[in-house]
Amino acid sequence: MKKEISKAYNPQEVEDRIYKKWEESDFFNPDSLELPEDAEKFSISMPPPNATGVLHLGHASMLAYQDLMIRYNRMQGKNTLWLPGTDHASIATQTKVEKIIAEKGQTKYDLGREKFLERVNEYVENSKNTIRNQTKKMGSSCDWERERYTLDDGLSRAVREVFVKMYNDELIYRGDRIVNWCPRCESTLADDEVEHKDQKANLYYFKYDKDFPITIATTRPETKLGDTAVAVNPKDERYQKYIGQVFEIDLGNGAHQIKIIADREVEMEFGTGALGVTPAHSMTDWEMAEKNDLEKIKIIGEDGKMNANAGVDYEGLTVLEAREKFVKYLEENNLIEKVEEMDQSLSICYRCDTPIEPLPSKQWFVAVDRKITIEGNKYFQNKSLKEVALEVVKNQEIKIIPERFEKTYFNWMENLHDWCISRQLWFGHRIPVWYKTEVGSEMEAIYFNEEVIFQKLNIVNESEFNKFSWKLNEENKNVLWASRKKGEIQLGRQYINLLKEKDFFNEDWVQENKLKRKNKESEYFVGEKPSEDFGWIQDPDTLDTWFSSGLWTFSTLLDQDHEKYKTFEDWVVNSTDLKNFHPTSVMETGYDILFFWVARMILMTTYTLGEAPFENVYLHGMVRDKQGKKMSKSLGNGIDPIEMIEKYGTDALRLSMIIGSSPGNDIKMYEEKIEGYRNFVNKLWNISRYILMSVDNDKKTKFPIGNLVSGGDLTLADKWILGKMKKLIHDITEDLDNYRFSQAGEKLKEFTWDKLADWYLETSKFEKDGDKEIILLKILQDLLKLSHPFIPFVTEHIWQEIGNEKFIMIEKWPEEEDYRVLGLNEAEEYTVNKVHDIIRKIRNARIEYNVEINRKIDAIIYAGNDYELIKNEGILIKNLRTGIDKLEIKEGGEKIKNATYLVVGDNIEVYLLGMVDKEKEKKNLEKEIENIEKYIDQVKRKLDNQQFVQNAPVEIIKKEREKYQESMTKLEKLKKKLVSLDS
RNA sequence: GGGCGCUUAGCUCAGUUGGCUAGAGCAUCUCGUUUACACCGAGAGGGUCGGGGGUUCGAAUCCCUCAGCGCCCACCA
Repeated sequence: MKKEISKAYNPQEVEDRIYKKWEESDFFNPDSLELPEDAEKFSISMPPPNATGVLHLGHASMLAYQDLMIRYNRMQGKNTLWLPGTDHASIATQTKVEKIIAEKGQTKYDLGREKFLERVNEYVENSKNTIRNQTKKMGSSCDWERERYTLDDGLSRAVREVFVKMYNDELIYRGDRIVNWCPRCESTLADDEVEHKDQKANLYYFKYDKDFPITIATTRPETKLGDTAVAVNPKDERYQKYIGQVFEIDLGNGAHQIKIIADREVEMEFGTGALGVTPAHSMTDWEMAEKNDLEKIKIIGEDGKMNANAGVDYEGLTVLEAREKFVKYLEENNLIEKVEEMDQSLSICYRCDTPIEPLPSKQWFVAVDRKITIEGNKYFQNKSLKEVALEVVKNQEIKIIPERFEKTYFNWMENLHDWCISRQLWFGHRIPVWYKTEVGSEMEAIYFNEEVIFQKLNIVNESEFNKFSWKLNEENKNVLWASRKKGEIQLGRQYINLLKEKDFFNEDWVQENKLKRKNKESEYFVGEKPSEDFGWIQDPDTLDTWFSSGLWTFSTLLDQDHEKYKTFEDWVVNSTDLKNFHPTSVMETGYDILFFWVARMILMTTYTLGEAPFENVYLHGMVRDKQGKKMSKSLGNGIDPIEMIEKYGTDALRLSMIIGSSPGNDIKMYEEKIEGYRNFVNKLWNISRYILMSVDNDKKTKFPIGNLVSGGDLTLADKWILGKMKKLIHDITEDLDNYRFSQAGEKLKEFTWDKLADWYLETSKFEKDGDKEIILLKILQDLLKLSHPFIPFVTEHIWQEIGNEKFIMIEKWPEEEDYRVLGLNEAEEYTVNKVHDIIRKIRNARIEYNVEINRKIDAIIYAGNDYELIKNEGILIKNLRTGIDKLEIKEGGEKIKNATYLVVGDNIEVYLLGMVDKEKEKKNLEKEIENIEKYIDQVKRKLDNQQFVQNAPVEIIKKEREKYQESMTKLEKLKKKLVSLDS
C-alpha cells in the first residue's frame, strides 16, 4: 500500500495541530516522562521576556537555541525541564503604561497608586498572553504548568525573604548617597542602567566673580550655583599658591564658601585645569567632597528643576532654563572668558533616554564588598558578594561560552560599586521595610497625648479611634499612619494635613498640643508587615527589577504553595523541584544582559543558596539586519518572527537563526536566508515522501538494524550510506554536547541533501538488491530523530506519517552502536570515492562538450590496478545521471581513437564514445596539465626541502609523497594523450 | 582612556588542537521536466584569507604591528 502525500510541505497546516498534540500529551512536563529514578537532570530557566508587548526576533533566537538543547537532552533520556515565565520589568512596563494613559491625557497621579497598578496588571496580563502564544508558535517545549511570573505570590515572598536575609547579614543598607536620577521616571537607576550618548556641548570658561582668581571650565554652568570648592591638580604650578585657601563668592544666590582643593583626578590639560566642584550633582565631585569634607548643596530637585537652594531667581526653573539664565547673568557681569564647543558623552536613562541628573538621595543599597561568613554556605567564609561571584567563574564552576566573555565579566565585576536597589516606581516588589518616624519628611511623626486627640476628634476609646483612622485610610490610600502607645498617639505629617483639611485641626492647635518629644532619627522595621496596626508605613519604593530576576533560577523552582513553610530555610529544603533541577544546566541568554542579569543571578544565588544558579552560560549574539544594524521599530528594519513563521514555517525560521551563527557573535537576519532553510525543510519532506511512497506500509514498523547484518547482502552504496549515518550520529552528538549548534546543523543539512538525496536515493532508484526498504526507513527515522531538536514540527509530522505511535519528541536519541558493523572497509571506501570521481568527471565532460543528458553515449573504462575493485560498479556509473548507454570496464587496452579521453586519479582512463570535439579536448587537456604541473611544482618544493623532510610528521610526508607520485603518473598520461591528439 | 571582537568568493558566513590544490549557501553563467522535490537536478566561473613583519619544515589558523569597521566598560568637568 502506498500513500499519497502533498508535494510541498505546508507548515501552516501542520504546526499548530502538532503543538496542540504535544501539549495534550503533557510530555513537556518531566513528571510525565516516567523516567528512572537515577535519570540525569537537564534544566533551563527560560530568561523571562519583559511583560511588555510582543516577542521579537531576539526572543525567537533564544527560544530556538533553548528548545534545541531541551529536545536533544530529553531524547537523551534525561529528566528535562524548561521553565518558562515573564518578568514584570518594573521600569519598562511602568513607562509603557504611562505612555498609554498619557494618550488619554492622564498621568499616574491622576489615577493614584492603586488604580494605576490595576491598569498595569491588566496590561501585563495581556502581554503575558501574547508572549505565551508566540512562544508556542516557536515550537517551544517548555513546561507551561510551571510557568512563573516575577510578581507571583511565591516569587514575591522569595524576594522579601532574601531582602530580609541580606539586611540581617548587613549586605543591604540604607545610605544617603549620590545616585543616578531619571527626572522623567522620577526614580533612581543603577550604574549600569545609565547609558551614554555622544553629543556636542558648550564648554564655558568663566570666573565665579570678579575677585575670584581662578577661571573654571564647565559644560553645566547652572550647577555652579551649588559649588563649594574648586579642584586643581596638586602638581599644577599655576594654582599651587591657592591650594587650601577659602574664598567667599556670590553668584547672585547668596554667599558661598569656595575652598581650593587638590585632587589627582583633575587633568591639567582639560579646560583651565581647574574644576568647579559641585558635590551634590556630580559623581566625581561627590567623591572629592567626601574626601575633603565639603558641604554638599542640593540645588536640583527630583523633578529636574532648580530648588530653593539655587536662589529665588532660579527656583522652579528647569535645568536648561536655569543654564540660560545663569549664562546671561555671567555675560552681563562680564565674567565669561570664552565658550568652546566640545564632544561630551551625556548620561541618559536606558529606558526613556532622558538625561540623568546625579543627586543625593536616601536609598537602599547592596554592599558588594562587605566580607561575611555564612554558616553552611561553602562560598561565604569571610568573603564578599563580589569575591564569590568572581571565584565561581574563575574556578570554572560556572563556564561561560564563549570563553572570552569571562574577561568582560571579571572586568565588570571587579569594578562593581554598591548596587542601588530602590526605585521610586509604583510597579514592582514593594520594599519590605516599615518606617516609624522620619524627621522632616512626609513621614515625620508628631506625638500627642491620647486624651487630647480623642477629645478633639470626638472619640471615646481606642477602638473608635481605630475605626476613625481606618475609614480615613480607606478614603486616602497609603498616605496615613498613626500609632498608639501607652497613652500617646503619633500622627504622621500627612495625617495631620488631612485633619487640617477636614477642619479638625489647625497648625496652631498642633503646635500648642504636640508633646515635646524628639523623633528618633530613623526608626524602621525590615521584614513582613509588623503586627501592630498603626504606626508603621511601608517604604513607598519598589525594588530594582533585577533584584527579583536575580533570584529567577531558584525562586521559580521553590514550592509555590509556600504558606505551609514557616521559615525560608524550611521552604528551600522542602521544595522538590529545587532539589531536582537546581543548579540549572545552562543559562542561555544574550550577551547584552551579562551584567544586568547573569552577574546578578550569580551574586544573589551563591549568597542565598550556597550554590551556583547554573553550570554553564551560553551567550548568543544580537539579531541584526542585513546591513548589521540593530533591528528597531524606528528604523523600520525589524523582521516580525510571526510573519516569517506564517510565510516560511517555524522550522525554517529556527534553522536560519541557528545555522551560521556562533556564540557571542551577532547574527544577520534577512528573508532570503529563511527562504533557503524553508527549501531545506521541503527537501527533507520530499525525501520522506519518496521513501514513504516507495515502501510498503507494513514494513514501516520498528525493526532491529541487526537484521541487516544477518541478511548480509549489502551493496557498496548501502554500506556507504550506513557508514555516513554512523558518523553523522557521532558528530551531531558530539557537536551538541559541546554547544556547536551551527556545525551540527550544517552537517545535518549536508548529509540530508548531498549524501542521502543526491547519491543514495538516486542509487536506490535503480539498485534494487539488498534490503533497500529497511535501510531507507532506518536511515530516515534516525535522520528525523537527529533533526528533531532543530526542526521539531516537520520531523514530528513525518514521524506520524510513517505510522509511529509514540511521539518522536520522546523517542530515544539514535545510537551509533546500531551501525557498528555496517560501514565500509578501507578498500570499499576507496572504491566509492573512485566511482564518485568517475561519475563527476563524466558529468562534467558532458556539459563541457554540450552533450545534453538525453543523448546517450557509450563509455569504456580502463581501470588499471583498480579493476578488481570497480568492475562491478558499472551500474552506478551508468545510472547516476551520466547518460551512458553501453559501458565496458576493462583492466586496460588499446588507446581508443575518436573518443573523449579523461583521467581519473592517476590510474583510471575513461573513453567517452560519440562525443568528440578535438579543439575543446585539447584545450581542456592543456588546462588540466597546466594545473597539475603547478601543483606538482608545489609538492616537489616541499619534498625537496630538507627541513620539511626532517621535521614534519611521517604521515604528512607520506601523504605528500603519494600526492607527488599520483600527480606525476597522471601528468604523464595526460601529456601522452595531448601528443596523440596532435598527431 | 581601557578592554573585546570582526576583516576569508559579488553577498552572508564555515574553517575545532598550525598539515589534502581554502569550503558552503545565496547571487551569476551553462545545460536539464529520465517514477520525491523547479522550495528541483547536473555543472562552471569567482578568493595573494585587510596590509606589513615575525615564529615554524609548514600560517587563514600562533605572535607583533598598522589600517578599517563594530561593540562594551570608564566620574574627563
